[in-house]
Amino acid sequence: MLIFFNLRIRFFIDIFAQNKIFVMKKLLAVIGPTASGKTDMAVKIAQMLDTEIISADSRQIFREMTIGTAVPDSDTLNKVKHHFIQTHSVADYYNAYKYEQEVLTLLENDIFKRKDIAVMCGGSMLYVDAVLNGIDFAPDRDENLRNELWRRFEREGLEPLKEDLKRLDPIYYSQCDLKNHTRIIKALEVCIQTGKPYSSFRTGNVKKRGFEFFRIPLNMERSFLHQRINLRVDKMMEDGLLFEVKSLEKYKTLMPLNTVGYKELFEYLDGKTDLETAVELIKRNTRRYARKQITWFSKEVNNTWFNPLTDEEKILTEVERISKL
RNA sequence: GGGAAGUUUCCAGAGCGGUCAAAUGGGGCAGACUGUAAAUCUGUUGUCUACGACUUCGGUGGUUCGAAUCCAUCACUUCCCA
Repeated sequence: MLIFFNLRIRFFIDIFAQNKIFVMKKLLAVIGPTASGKTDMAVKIAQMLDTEIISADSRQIFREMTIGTAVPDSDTLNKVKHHFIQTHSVADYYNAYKYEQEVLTLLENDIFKRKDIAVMCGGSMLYVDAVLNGIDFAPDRDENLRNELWRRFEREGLEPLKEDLKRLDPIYYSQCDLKNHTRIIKALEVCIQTGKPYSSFRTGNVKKRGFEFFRIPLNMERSFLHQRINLRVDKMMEDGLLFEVKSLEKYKTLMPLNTVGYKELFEYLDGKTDLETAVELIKRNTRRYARKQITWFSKEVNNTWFNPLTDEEKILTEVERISKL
């Protein structure tokens, strides 16, 4: 009976699809570690599909940062319309939940009104995840409360904060990483600010989307990726990264500036290291970031990747296939 | 030519007779992850037939029940005086 019912549903969906009465919109997510060639590949894909790109990059979203975040050059931006590139300010509070909301609004109210398929491109793991799977609502941050908690942490250490969390939210206390002060503080922040346990906001539910999504995971041999990272960092320095960083000194305590390529050069400007060391650190930290991305994405992708340098045809064929589903 | 110091596991660098497969840091590798995530945190890092065994601390030879640790010698490195 149940099978029969399912078949009937299936049948109607097929009819709709064939007649183009009902077509599920699609989102193609080009993901992968930094410097793996996502931008170029996404542009090729978007051109082929005649559509637009949604950037999923938690740093390229800031208008004050350009060189160090490897924002696509104007030529590239002119080829295909990009969204969420340098649209926000480092001075404003932003997070993955806001990003999710903004992207969904843009897709539903704009892009999917005009196109059947869109391309997302970026390596910010949590941002990609927020769009594809959803992220729970959490209240906006209360700056004063946050500062107060951080001061307390610096003064008294983690233990008293842990005790508070245990009292205010025993459920989250039992689940969270008790060595990670950032998480403890965040949870306390929400508990105190809302009067409700942090865990009550954390459903962990995967949200249902009104579109289908597909991942195009890009990666290459580790040592080769490292070479590309090194070259790119050198190029950034040639392009004047140091000047950009210097111009952002007034923002240096803000979270968005706690970014590879910026934090190391602030250290240099403060006289804590020499320039050569700072540049080496940028390379190292970029390598680590890439490794972290690979770890995160490989779970979602079952550790199967496309190499953009050798598999371009394969990728485009796959994209074509998906677009015709 | 004379004198001083040194050579330790991927690197730096402790260890100075047994509790040493060897502190600590860095790097590497692996992992966690619901919020300013390019952040933050954790594990691991001689080999293996892996609650045990085996081979390591410049080379060689000694002393000792026992050496990375003491002695001799060779090699190399650095520094100081000429």
